[in-house]
Amino acid sequence: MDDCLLTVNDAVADLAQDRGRLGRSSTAERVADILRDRISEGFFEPGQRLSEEAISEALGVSRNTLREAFRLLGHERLLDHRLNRGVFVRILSAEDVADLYRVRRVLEGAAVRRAPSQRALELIAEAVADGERAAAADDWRAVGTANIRFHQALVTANQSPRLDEAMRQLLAELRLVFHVMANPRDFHEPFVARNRLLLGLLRDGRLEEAATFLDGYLDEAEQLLIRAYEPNR
Amino acid sequence: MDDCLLTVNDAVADLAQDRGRLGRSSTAERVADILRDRISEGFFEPGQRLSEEAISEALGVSRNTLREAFRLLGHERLLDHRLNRGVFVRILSAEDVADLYRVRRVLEGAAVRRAPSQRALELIAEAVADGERAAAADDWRAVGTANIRFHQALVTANQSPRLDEAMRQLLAELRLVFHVMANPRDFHEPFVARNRLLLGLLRDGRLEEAATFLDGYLDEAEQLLIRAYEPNR
DNA sequence: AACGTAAGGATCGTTGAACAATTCGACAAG
DNA sequence: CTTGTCGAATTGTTCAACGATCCTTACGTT
Repeated sequence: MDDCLLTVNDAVADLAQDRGRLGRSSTAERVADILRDRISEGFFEPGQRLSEEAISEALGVSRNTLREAFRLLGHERLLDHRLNRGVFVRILSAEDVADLYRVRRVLEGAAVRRAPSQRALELIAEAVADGERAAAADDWRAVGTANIRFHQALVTANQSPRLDEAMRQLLAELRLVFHVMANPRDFHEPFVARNRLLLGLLRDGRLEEAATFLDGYLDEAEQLLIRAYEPNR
Repeated sequence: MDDCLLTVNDAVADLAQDRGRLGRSSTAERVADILRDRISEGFFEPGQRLSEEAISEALGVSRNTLREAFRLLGHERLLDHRLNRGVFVRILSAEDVADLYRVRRVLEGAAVRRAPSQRALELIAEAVADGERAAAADDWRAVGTANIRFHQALVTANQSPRLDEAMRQLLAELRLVFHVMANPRDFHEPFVARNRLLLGLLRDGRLEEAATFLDGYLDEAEQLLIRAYEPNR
């Protein structure tokens, strides 16, 4: 009887993980989810104005609800809210991109310098493998998302929910500018092998080497991005 | 005539700096400012429910506008928004506090490992001096705010607007729990001298020493806070 | 005593309409 | 070419209303 209770308790404890999904469904948040997806897939282009009337009608929600969704995305820096002028899909300046990479160096650098947990290593390894598979299949869009998962997984080594969340937001913001890459292959290909290499360094516990390697990695990614981006401002 | 035009253009260019102040005043944001202040000064206590009806009436704004303000503060993690139940002043768990200090170690640690700019050193030195003055005057509340300014200034060494903003939010969140300290002196006093010490290490360029010193510093602050906090959960 | 159900009240979620405030472009006057 | 002025379009904000959800209380069942 005792062990029976124990397993029940264990099952109940597992359930607690799903608690997050419970409350999470107001109309405004669902609208925000939709818009976030549309923005990160490039359906809405940076600089484009999002009309309250048009979108509220298209989605079948009231203007007030839509405005709540706009607020949410504004706080995620995906939308630019200009008073009395409306909301616009954010346009990142070159300075913004530089700042995003500064933050990445801090977040990912700190993660790499920590001994990553077994669980973190698994997540990282998965992302590496996915990227390699996608590259072999010439699916460079998939390589991009695998790459994002790779860096997100890196940050989980910090064991901090808040840093995970910050990284999620940061990557969403970066997606705003990924679309300027005319040829995604040129941007993603160089990093497939490096991800594998970095994973190796982490597994071997060569953390300082991993950190310097990562710095160079991020420097180059930033350069590539800025070069492709700067011209059309 | 040419140089006349030049100076006019220069003056106009300077004006562009103030552009930020223009759009920054919707009613919802001003309401959010008020509530944020009230929360961080402890007027609203953690766990307290903020009634839409009562507050919208008290502030003379509509429920819709107030809800927009609530969303803003929810995103800053100062309010807890539970669907169909209302918004509550956030209650930080001990795990939250631990996470906040994890983030601080990353943000402040990265800042310290960088050679801080002259400007950053000045800001840090000012905060140190303010803290010492306030301590001499037995004004422990002022010591607390000076201490916050000290750590905020530390992070500016990262030269990243986004990290500055993240630190601002983090400290606002931490203020939610500072109020549990019955005796602010016990909490702030030990750190006045350490701030001075850390400043010295930074000035001398002994960055690695500064980093390890800071880690110990944050460990102890976290311990003090958790010990005072854990009992009354 | 523990649990399921039901009813009522309070509060939130969302809507639709309305009006004021603001922006923006066009066009005329200097 | 610059400077007013006007009007259309859009946003900012308010208000009232109704359905949905949650909490409490009470009641009855097992």
